[in-house]
Amino acid sequence: MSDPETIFKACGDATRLRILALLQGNELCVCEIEAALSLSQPNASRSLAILKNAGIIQSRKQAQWAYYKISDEFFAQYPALCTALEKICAELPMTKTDKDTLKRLRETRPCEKM
Amino acid sequence: MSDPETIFKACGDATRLRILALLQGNELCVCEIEAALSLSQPNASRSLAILKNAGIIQSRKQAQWAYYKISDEFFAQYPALCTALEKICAELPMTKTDKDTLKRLRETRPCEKM
DNA sequence: TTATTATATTCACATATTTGCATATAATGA
DNA sequence: TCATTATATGCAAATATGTGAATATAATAA
Repeated sequence: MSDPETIFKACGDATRLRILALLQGNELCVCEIEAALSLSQPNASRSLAILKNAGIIQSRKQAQWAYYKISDEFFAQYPALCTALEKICAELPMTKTDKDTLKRLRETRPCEKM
Repeated sequence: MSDPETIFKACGDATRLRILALLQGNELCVCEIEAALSLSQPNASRSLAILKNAGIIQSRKQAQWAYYKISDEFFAQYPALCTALEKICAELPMTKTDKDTLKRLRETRPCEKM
C-alpha cells in the first residue's frame, strides 16, 4: 500500500478517475474498461498500472484476462478516503454515460468471454 | 471550487500535504508555514496558491499578512473527502514534528505579529 | 507447431510540474 | 518621502507525466 501522496497523485487524472468510477462495485477486465471509455489498449493498461501501484486497485489474472477491482487493502487502510472517493466518482459528469456504455458493451461482447 | 481531478492533483505532493496537515484546525500566515516547514518563501507562497486554486484552502489578507485555512466551501462541497483528508494528514509521518516546530516558532516570533 | 487474443512494456515526444533565483507588489512605519 | 516586511509572480532549467506507436509477453485454440 502506498503513501497518501502517491494515492492522491494517482487520483489526480481525469482518465483514472473515470476508471475508478467504473470499478466502483465492479470487477472488470482491461478490454471492458478500454472499450467503455474509448481508451487505447496501452493507455488503459498503463492507467490501471498506476492505480494498482498506488494500492487503490488490485488485480487477478484468469486465463488471458486481467481483472481489476477496488483494493480490499485500500479500503482497510484508508476507509474514509475510499468512501469519499466512491461518492466523488458517482458524481463525476462522465460517470453516468460511461456506466451506460459499459452496460451496452456487455450485451455486444467486446471481448471473448463477455 | 475545482473539480476532483484538480483537488486530488493538489493533494498529490508531499509539501502540500504537510501544509494541509498544519492547517487542520489552524489559520496560519505564509511566514509561519514557511518557517515551520523550512520552505523558501516563493515555494510556500506557490504551494498555498495551488491549494487555494483547487479550492481546498481559502485566504484573507490582514495588514501585510495573508492568512490561510481549510476552505469552508471545500468542507461544504466535499465533506467526506475533507474529513478523510484530515485523518490522513493527522497520520502523516512528518505531522507530529511539524506541529511541534510550529509550536516552538510561535514562542520565538518568526514574524512580527507572532 | 502457428495463429489469435489479451495484456504489458518500451521508446520517443509533447506537455506539465517543480523549484531556485530574481523581481514585483503591497502594507507598514520611520 | 524611503526603508522594511510580507507576499506574490516571472523566468528559466530540471524533472516528471501522459500518450501514441510499436513491440513483447502470456494464455489459449486450432
